[in-house]
Amino acid sequence: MGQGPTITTIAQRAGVSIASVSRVLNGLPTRQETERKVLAAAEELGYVRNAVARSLKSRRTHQVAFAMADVGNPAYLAMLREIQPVLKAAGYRLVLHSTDAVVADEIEVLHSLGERYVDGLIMVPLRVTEAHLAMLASARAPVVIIGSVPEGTPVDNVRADSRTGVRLALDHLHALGRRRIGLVNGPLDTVPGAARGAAYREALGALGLPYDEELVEIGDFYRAEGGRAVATLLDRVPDLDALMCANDLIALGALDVLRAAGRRVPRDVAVVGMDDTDLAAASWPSLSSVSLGSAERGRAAAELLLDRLRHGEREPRLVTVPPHLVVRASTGRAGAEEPRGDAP
Amino acid sequence: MGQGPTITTIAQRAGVSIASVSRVLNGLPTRQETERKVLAAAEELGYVRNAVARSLKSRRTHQVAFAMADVGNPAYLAMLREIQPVLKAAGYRLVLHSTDAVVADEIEVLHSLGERYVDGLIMVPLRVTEAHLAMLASARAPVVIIGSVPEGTPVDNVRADSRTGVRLALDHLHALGRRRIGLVNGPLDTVPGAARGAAYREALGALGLPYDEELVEIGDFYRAEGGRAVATLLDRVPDLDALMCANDLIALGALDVLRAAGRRVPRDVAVVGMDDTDLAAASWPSLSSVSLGSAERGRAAAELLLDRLRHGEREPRLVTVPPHLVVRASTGRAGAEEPRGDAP
DNA sequence: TTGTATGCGTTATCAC
DNA sequence: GTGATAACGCATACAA
Repeated sequence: MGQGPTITTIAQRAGVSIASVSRVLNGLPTRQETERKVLAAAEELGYVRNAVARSLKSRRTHQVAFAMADVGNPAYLAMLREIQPVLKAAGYRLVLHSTDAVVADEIEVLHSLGERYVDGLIMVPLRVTEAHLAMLASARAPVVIIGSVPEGTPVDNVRADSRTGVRLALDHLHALGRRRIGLVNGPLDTVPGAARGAAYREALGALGLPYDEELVEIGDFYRAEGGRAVATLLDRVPDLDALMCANDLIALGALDVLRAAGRRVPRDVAVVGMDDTDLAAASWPSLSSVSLGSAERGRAAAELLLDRLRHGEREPRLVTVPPHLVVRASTGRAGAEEPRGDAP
Repeated sequence: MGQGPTITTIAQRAGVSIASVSRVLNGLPTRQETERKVLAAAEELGYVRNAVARSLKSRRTHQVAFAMADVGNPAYLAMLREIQPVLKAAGYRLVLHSTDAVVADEIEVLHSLGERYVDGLIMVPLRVTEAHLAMLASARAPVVIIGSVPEGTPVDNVRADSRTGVRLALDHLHALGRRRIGLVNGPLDTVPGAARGAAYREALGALGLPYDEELVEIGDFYRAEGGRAVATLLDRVPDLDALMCANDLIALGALDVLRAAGRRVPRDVAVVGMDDTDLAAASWPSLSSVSLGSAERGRAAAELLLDRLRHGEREPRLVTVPPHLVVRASTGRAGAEEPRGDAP
């Protein structure tokens, strides 16, 4: 774990100048003999290029940051799984930032772009505040936002279409004959929370169903709190016959609570989740879920960023990924699920 | 997205030397007046310290790498979730490497330590080859290995105790009266595969049960292939009454296949997974699983690395995290699980 | 083709 | 306390 050889070390060993060493190492034209000596010396010394010095000179770090609220959330994880190989293939390392949904942390990540330790950033902000927009306007490196930013913001933008997504779910529930469809949402001041809340209201309207405040309950985006929200909702609206949950974790919480309350799924209450994570397929009953294309969004974001890094300035782009509904047992397609356990 | 101000820019603006700027920025003693001018100029210009130049000078990047086979694997994810905040709190960024279980990629990661873009590395190798050991012996930065390395390898080492873990599971199954206990394992040339295979054999011996080759089937560590392995095993050993699976994904595959085969879980076949991931709690029947302490191992690894980064050279340390068994419905504690769905 | 010298942005060591 | 100036390791314009 010593100091490690530099091009100076090699130059001495090979009896040439550091310039020649650098040239050989970069494949620039050199005499055979020089090349041989340099490569031999480099090999003997176990030379490895210093990425930091190289970055300082070249002004490129070959690193890209990915910032999201929480690595534990399967939706972000799905993005990460797509982003990582795309960047790796292009020769970029991935720096991971977990902001714990703290706005100040997100701002700090944007600010830190000024430190130039990455060439670009992919961010999934939970909220987009004025502070975000101000930082984005003066960002010191290319940024791709997964989420929605106002038109004119100078960043590439990848959006889900949760409006259509919620619509798909509600159409499905309506077609199954459900009329008292509750919404279990996350905080309304988050991007997904606001979008899903508005979409729910709109989709009800399109179906000719009344919007009833009582049917909406707000918690956060996690299983335990989601379950609590469902419990509250069940107390208030006993004749509920379906639940639209703002993500799969909330939906799992809903299954917990419905079971505890003796409500059968889907016979008494049909449940739809959102994000179509791995958990949806593993749960019982398996969970119908609206896929918002997390993986596709991740890939699109990575590709937009790489394009920007390769081609420099250009007009900001907007990519919208279409959603689709994955129907499983929790909305009760007959025969969709066989019994798997033999618990009483 | 322009060039961005440097200390030189600030020095000009404030009418002082770059040395003074640097001093102020680093909190070294300066005259009030100088400090004021410098800070004012820095503020106006929106100065942010260049991390690359700083790293070149200081020989510290404040970055740490975490390398594992696959971000999608919940066990690695559990480690990541613990490692990330520990590093963040200590002022380190996290660089993520996904090696797809390719040995050459792991070696490459070790090699790349020579580039000095990180101060240290936490790695979860799937196999530990001679090449690994050679690279570890000459690693250019502190390394913590999660897994097992031979004594004398100059790295900190965090181990799970899968031997005890498998023993816990088999004791449990034995206590439930199961005697034909199959093993569904991953490749034997991987660290976990080899360890779990040996532990299974040993635990059977301790219970006075014969080791029967027919009861062992090898696949990989994923759900689909795990299911296929189980199918093969069921064909070969129809009177099987329990399955020890080398991880939760395999166990989920087992549940799939058992259901399709009309075997009830746990009545006909009890199933135990390993790693105790989120999926275990979400599945149906919920999955009994041996926790090997992924989260604890992640945290221990991060803390070992930080300690090493802070205190420099010292004797390599070994930390072993004890396992525990989480009993759920798939091993049929009566009443452990209520019916949650109403599928036929 | 090769070597010398300069700069990338900081920090740190000197004299003053 | 402050200002020149020298590294850190590499790439490159320019001179030889």
